[in-house]
Amino acid sequence: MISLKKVKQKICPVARKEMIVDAALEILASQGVASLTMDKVVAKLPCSKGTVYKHFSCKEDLLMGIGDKALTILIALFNRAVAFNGNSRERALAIHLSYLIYAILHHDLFQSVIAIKSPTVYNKASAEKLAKHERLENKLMAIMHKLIATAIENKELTNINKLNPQQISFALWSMNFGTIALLGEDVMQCEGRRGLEVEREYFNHNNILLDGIGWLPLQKDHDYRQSARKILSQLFSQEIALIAQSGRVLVF
Amino acid sequence: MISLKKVKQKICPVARKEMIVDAALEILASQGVASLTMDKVVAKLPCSKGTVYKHFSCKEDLLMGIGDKALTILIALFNRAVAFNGNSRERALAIHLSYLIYAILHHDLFQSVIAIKSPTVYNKASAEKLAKHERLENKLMAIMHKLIATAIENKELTNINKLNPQQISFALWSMNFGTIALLGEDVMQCEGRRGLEVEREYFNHNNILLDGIGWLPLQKDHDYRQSARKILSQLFSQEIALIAQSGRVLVF
DNA sequence: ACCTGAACACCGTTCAAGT
DNA sequence: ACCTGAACACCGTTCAAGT
Repeated sequence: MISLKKVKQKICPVARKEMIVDAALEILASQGVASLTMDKVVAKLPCSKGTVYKHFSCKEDLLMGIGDKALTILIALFNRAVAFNGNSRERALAIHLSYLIYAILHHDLFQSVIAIKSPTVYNKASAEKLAKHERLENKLMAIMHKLIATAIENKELTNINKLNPQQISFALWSMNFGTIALLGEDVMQCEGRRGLEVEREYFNHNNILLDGIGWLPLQKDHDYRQSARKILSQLFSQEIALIAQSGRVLVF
Repeated sequence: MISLKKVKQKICPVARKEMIVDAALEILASQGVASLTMDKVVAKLPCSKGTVYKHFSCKEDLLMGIGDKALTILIALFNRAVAFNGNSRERALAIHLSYLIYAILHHDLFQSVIAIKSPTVYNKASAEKLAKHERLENKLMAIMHKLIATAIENKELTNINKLNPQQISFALWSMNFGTIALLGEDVMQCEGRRGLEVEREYFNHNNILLDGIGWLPLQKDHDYRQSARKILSQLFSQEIALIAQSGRVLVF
């Protein structure tokens, strides 16, 4: 019998680590988080299971690697968004729109970051990978914290509840995350959700919440629908085009 | 060799179905959703795998059965909450507090309902079980819809955004769900979340949001902290005692 | 030293064999 | 007709054997 064994070959470890994450990402994108299998990852790779396990101590560790990639993409979007040329509330809206775009365009990555938050995953992953993920998450949140702190200083955010920037940032994140998690495409769409479109409700929730914390100008004094259109065309035309390719149009 | 085969025995199918769900529930409570295994369920049961599969076509179907139990508990809590003797915004607060209590007291059930919303589960479960689950979810949401519709009629909810009751109900649900999902006990608690307590932020978010949709009286005109205390002592003293048993105190 | 893949334990699901 | 549990396919993880 002819041996079909793969020939041993040394590759730069950093490059290989990236190859492994990329292979996992392909499976994630085409089959979803639940179908992500070490067997399938290895099948896409020019190396063996043992080698994959040298880079990632377990499946959960690999998921952390994917989550890091997700956060890196999101950080780039947030940074682009926060630079929008408008008032501070419009910049907050820009960040939120970038989060929605990310959730639609990379819904597999969005799912992977959710998965990471569950004990089954974070209890198994290595301390090193967990620390790295936390660093990235902090970097992401810092963008929002800074915008909020500045807005409070400039009296654009009246903050009637006297919450600190971290608390306000969390209120916004909870709302946005919850909306996408309950109305997103990967969620069971039962009768109770009929008539609700994630992008429209997301926009509504954003207005309600920013009014609720007293972020000026309030809805009644500003046309945020127009701001949203401006943000999308000025900052995210490329992403909107990609979303449009799947036959979907973002309307507010 | 002595045969250790279980002796065949007929049992009322309805009772057995409940026994199976209860066995699954025990595992869920002690080991979490991810550790729920058909093997473990069968081990707790006086019947075989084949019989379990006669009642539930697959693991996901069984999860739907658990989810139904979860919704039934939640519906009972909502009904108790909405009967609170106070203004309509206080009744909304009561419902939200009951949701938080449910998430803390039955966090395993909370997790199971989340799991059901993912495609891996709802795509595999039987149509019959899905329909039943949807019916229960509608029953749950109807409680909130009705309260909102009445509040709008009575001009207690000024609804400056002109959203329909379903949309408002979804805004509230998104916020509450998102807050628990991001700050709950089963979530990775990294540095960015330090200093945030789910019950305190949950209460803050609730106030911000209800102010945002103009549900009267606004925070500045009413002490909702006192309302919360009244609601908990009048309606949920039993649940609060159970939570206290695990060394936890709900403070607002 | 580094890499491979057979082997093991575990899990969901099926179905031939029992009563 | 109803129930059982061995058997199968699949998956995460390990490690003895190869180079």
